[in-house]
Amino acid sequence: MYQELTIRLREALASHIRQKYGVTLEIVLERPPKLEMGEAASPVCFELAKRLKKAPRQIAQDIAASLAKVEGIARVEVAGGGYLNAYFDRRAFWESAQSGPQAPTHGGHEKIIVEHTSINPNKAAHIGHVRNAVLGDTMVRILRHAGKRVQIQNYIDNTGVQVADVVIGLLRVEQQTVTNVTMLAKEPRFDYYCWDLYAKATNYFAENPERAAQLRAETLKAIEEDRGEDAEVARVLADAIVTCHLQTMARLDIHYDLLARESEILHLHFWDTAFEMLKKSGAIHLATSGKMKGCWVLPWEEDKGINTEAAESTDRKKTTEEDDEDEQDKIIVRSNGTVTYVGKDIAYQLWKFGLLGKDFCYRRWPNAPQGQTVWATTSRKSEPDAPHFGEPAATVYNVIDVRQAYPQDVVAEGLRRIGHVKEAERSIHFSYERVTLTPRCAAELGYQLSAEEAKKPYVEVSGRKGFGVKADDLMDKLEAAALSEVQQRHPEMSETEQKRTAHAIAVGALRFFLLKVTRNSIIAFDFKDALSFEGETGPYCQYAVVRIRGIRRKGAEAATHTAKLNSETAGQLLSGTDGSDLWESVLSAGSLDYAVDAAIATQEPSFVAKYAFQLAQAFNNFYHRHHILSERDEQKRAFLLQLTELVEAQLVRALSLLGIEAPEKM
RNA sequence: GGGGCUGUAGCUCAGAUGGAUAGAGCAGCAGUUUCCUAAACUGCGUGUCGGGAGUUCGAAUCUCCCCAGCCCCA
Repeated sequence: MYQELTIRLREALASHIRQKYGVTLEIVLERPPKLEMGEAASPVCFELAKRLKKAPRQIAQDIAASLAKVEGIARVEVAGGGYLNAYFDRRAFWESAQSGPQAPTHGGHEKIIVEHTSINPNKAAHIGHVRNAVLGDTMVRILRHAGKRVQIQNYIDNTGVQVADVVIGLLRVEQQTVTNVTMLAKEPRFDYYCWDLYAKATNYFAENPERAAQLRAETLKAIEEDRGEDAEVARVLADAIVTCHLQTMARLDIHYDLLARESEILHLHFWDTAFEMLKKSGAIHLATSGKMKGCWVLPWEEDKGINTEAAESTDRKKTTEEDDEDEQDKIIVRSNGTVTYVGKDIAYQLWKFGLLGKDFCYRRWPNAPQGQTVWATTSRKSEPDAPHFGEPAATVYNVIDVRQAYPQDVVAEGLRRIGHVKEAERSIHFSYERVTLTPRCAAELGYQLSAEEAKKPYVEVSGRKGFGVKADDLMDKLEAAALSEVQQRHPEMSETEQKRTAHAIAVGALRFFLLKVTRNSIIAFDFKDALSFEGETGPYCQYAVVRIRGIRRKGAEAATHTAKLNSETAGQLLSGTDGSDLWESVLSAGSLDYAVDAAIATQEPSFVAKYAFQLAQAFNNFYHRHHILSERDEQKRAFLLQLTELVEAQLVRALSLLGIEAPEKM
């Protein structure tokens, strides 16, 4: 609702200013700090003052006096040094809120790919992986809400070093047979077993560095070429772990359309095709001297500006001059002929945009979580009813942590140099900071802190060392904590119901915890904060919904409120200073679209989390000020009830965008 | 050496596109329950917005320099 009004106001102001002063400018609207200052404000007169050489306040007065009425806006006033403050027509806003949300208009039919999760399939998922998945999944929900067509991909690096390390751990360190591994992989917590084994293998490598290097190279080669025991174990391992990850993420209501696997990128020779494109376009060249001699490199300038043409010309000059010691070029193919993962990423990214001229084959993933269909790439024949995953995307979001910023830039640069400038620009590195642990939390996990580490605000997690908070452990803890609360409050509930409620609370707590901060804020994880159900948390928001549902249940039982609200009364109740606390809730409920637009514009899902909290807070305020069911005035009671229903609908909607479900009771 | 991120209340963080008196949560203290669930609500804050200079009507936000911490590249 909110956005419709601001769009209208923006257009009205823009055209008015164009006519009156012959100036075309974009109208900036902001939300005033206080409700008394209206619902939307523009500082545009300050900008105009510069151009017209007149006092901003005078201009504001002229505009306010001459601006034609804008539908839905009661009045525009001048404030401060020259602000234009718009006051909404509260009754009209209320009425349009009653008609529910309209279908998104700005959707478009372009396909968007969001790649997220992408955990190496060699160990259990940890809290850092969960942040990735939750961010990606939430962005998907927000984009879909805005009418976009989104496809979710999870990249599976099933032929990489990390998998190779655990293969070595299984076959060489633990001396397992292929048959044994196949059995082990069917055990329930195989990902936990591998978590420990990965750490064990890492230790083994540290003790035997030469042997390790050799083993790694051999194993990796065998896996890539898909031959022998190593390859078979790698396949069993990766497939089983992927299945574990799917289950872990399903607990958080996170799902995927397609598992894109590196093995197919190799076997279907995606890289070879990409390599040819890169060579043909001159994007990469063979270094003939210097320390990169024999490597295929992509020329790179760190300080390259926005002007790509200028950057390109200097780069060309550089390639002819030959490499000096400070050469920053990025190696794509090593001198031994192996391709770096950035190279493979370029091929994958080209495919996402439909630029590779090749496609995968697709089959159903055999062990998808219950009731779901997940597709995976294959090099054999596609199943006949496979969706058309190869359809080119218009925009690609890659949810990858911030440490990959440079490689992600290289991928985009690769596309740009092949000539796909538009696609390079639409390759979005949706980056986020790491999840670390507070020293206290690390200590709780039995980790011996060095004196240096204890002083720092946080400690780095490490999958390699087997150090971190596993996703399933955390969910177990959250569910247990929530369950004990639910049991206390609702002994009358069935056990299944209690568990289902506890689960919803656990998901709410965890997802909100990860979403309330901005992406580039490092999260120092602590059980105390994550297990909190009070204050700015998911459960706080869920609780507001539960309260509303309680009122509705009770109201339905009493079955007394039948008075039909007339909109005259609604307008009166919302008017003036007395109506302002009610208006605050109405306005907040009607502002979901504002939060969604901001989240998309800034690629920052935390806007929606902040919104949900703010709406829940507005409702709790309202709840304490007005006793709804005992309200004597029938019209007012009808209004209050309708308002709670509006808040419920919007809050439930906002929470669903965050992947959080509101239970009936809690 | 080069590139990037961060620095806001005791703690954890919001402050998108420069704007009005810089805000939340937590922790702490004091209150609120015959009444729709107290996972809630009310009250209590002297903040060098890391420091300095600049840009302008106006800077936590933009530019430059410096300080501190972290990350990335070879």
